[in-house]
Amino acid sequence: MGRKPCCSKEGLKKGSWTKEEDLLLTEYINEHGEGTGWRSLPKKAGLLRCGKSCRLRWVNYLKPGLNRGTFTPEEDDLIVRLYTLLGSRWSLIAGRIPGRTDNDIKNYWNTNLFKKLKAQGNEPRRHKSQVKQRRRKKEKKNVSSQINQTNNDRKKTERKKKEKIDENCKVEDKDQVAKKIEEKLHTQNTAQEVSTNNHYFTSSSSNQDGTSSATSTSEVNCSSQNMEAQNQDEIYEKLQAIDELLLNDNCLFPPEKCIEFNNNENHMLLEEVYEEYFQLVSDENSCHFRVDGNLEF
DNA sequence: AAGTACATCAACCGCACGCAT
DNA sequence: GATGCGTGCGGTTGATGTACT
Repeated sequence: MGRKPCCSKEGLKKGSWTKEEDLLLTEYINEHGEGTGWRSLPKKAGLLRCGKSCRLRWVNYLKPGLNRGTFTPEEDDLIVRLYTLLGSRWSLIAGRIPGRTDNDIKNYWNTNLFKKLKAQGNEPRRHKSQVKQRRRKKEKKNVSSQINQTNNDRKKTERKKKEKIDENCKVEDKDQVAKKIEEKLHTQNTAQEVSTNNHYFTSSSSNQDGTSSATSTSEVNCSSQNMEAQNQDEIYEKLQAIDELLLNDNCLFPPEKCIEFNNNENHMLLEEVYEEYFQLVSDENSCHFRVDGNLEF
C-alpha cells in the first residue's frame, strides 16, 4: 500500500520562492511559531505551496541565525572529520556546526570539499548510501523471522537507554562535568598536534611491522567488515544520544559554547569531547578514540 | 557580444521513522 | 500488530550564475 502524497499537488506553486512568499511565511512563523504543523501552514499563511516546501524554505533559508557566509577552514576540517566518522548524515553533521544547515553542508561537500580533497589526494572513503543501507536492512528484516523485534520493544529499549543516560547525568553535577571536560581540553597541549596529524583524516599510523598506512577515524582495524559496520552503527547511536543531550535545554555545551570552541585557536576536537562525555555518562566503554585519532574497541 | 561549458545551490522527490489510533 | 499521518532526511535535479572561448 503506497503512501498518499504529502499534499495535493494541484494548483500548488513550485520553483523559486518570491520575496512576497518569503514574507508571508516569515510573518506567519514569527506570529505562530515553528511547530504548528507544516501541512496546514501554507493554507493558514495564504501560500500556494506544499507544507514540505515551506518547511524547507524556512529551515534552509529564512530561519534566523543561519550563517550564509563562506565556509572557514575550521569548518571545512570539522565537516571532513564528521563525514569520515558519520558518513552522509548531513543533519547530524549540521547539528554540530552552528548556523549551517544540512542542505548547505551537503551542497558544499558535493561541489567543493570533496573535489578539493580529491585533488589533494585526500579523498575520503565513500560511505554507503544511508538510504540503500536502510533498504537493505529492511529487506533483510523481512526475510529473517529471527529478527522480529516489535516497535514496542524498540521503544522500550530506547526508553531504557535514555533513562540510563539521564540517570548517569544526574550522578554528577553537570557544571562540574562541563568544567572537567573544559579543563581536560585546556590541558591537552597536544590537541593541535593531534589535529594536524588527523588533518582530513588521513593521518599515517604505524603498523606493528613498521610499515605505515593511511587510516581514517572510522576506518578501524576490524577483522571483518561486519564488525566495522556494527561498530559504526553503535557509534552512530551513541552520537545521536549525545546530540540529544547536547541540544536539549540541559545542554552541556550550548550553541554559544560550540561557537566559542570552534573559533578557539585550539578548537575542540569533537571526538575527544564525545569520548570524555561517554566516559562520564555511560558505563559502556566499548569504543573510544585513541590519541592517534583512530577508534579503539 | 554570443555561445558554450561548468559550478553552484535552492528546491524537489521518495522514502523511512515516530507517533497515534 | 496493522494502518495512517506528519515530519525529517538524503539523494538528485534543474535553474541560474559565472568563466571561458
